Amino acid sequence: MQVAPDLRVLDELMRLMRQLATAGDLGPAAAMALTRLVREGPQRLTELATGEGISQPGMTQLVSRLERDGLVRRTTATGDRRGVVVEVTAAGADVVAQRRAQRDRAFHDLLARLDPADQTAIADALPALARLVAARAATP
Amino acid sequence: MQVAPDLRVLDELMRLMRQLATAGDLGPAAAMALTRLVREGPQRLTELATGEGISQPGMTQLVSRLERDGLVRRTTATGDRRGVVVEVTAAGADVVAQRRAQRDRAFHDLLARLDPADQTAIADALPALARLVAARAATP
DNA sequence: TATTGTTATACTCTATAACTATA
DNA sequence: TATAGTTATAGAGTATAACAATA
Repeated sequence: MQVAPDLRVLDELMRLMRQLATAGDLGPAAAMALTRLVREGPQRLTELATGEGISQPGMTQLVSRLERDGLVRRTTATGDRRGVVVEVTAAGADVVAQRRAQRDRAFHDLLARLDPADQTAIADALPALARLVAARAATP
Repeated sequence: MQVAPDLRVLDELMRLMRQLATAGDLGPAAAMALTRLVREGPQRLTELATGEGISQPGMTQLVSRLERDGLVRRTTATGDRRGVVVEVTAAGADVVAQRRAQRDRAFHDLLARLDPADQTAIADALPALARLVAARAATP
């Protein structure tokens, strides 16, 4: 069995990740939801709330703010007039692309300052972390 | 030069980390500040605000909420009666210890479900990530 | 009756501007 | 005058409870 790793570094990493992308002046919740809509395409409001792990009323308000800022659009679901489908606008997609470029560039610049061994260690860990996250999703 | 790693996994990792510790029913900002006070000891309100990367008024309010909940205590700085020193109470230290134990246990359980190679990759990346975060702090 | 979404209300978290007390 | 902190105000982000519309 391995020694328990010191996870405090992950707190600092989270703070760092939040600061690397600033385009569109989005808060973390807005950025995450918008990114999901770009990645997964238009979807029901409830589906989006579940995916982001927030309540349905919380998502109603988040979508309202995004809509007010012109980043998403609400449409009525075909076949069920209760349903709301949320989709990204061109402006929204643009903001996501800019933020992703900002973050990739900033992260790359930080990586470049490390030893090659550290760079490799981090690159190798990302797929493993993806499987860790997936393991969590598999057992809610 | 390395290929740009896919950083989207770090978004999911952040969401995961927030959910692993629930003791004391603290929000993220309260948990981070309290943890810093345990790790670094009593300190000036301004110092705490700078360390956490939030404004002085923001920290005044955060400390007020923590004080209301009995997790920290305000004292007057010796030698400068304008200054406020914030320190953790026994209850506050207890909550931090419980949260850390919760998170370590949950993370360990998730790790245990991965291949040994993935476990090693993650353990090896943590010190490298610590240096990445330090590189950021070195150039504000 | 059950599902989808919104509205109402409250709390955390954060910022900027204006203020108070001390140095 | 400059520094340390607080108060006032506003907005994002989140929750639960109550409601409306549709299925």
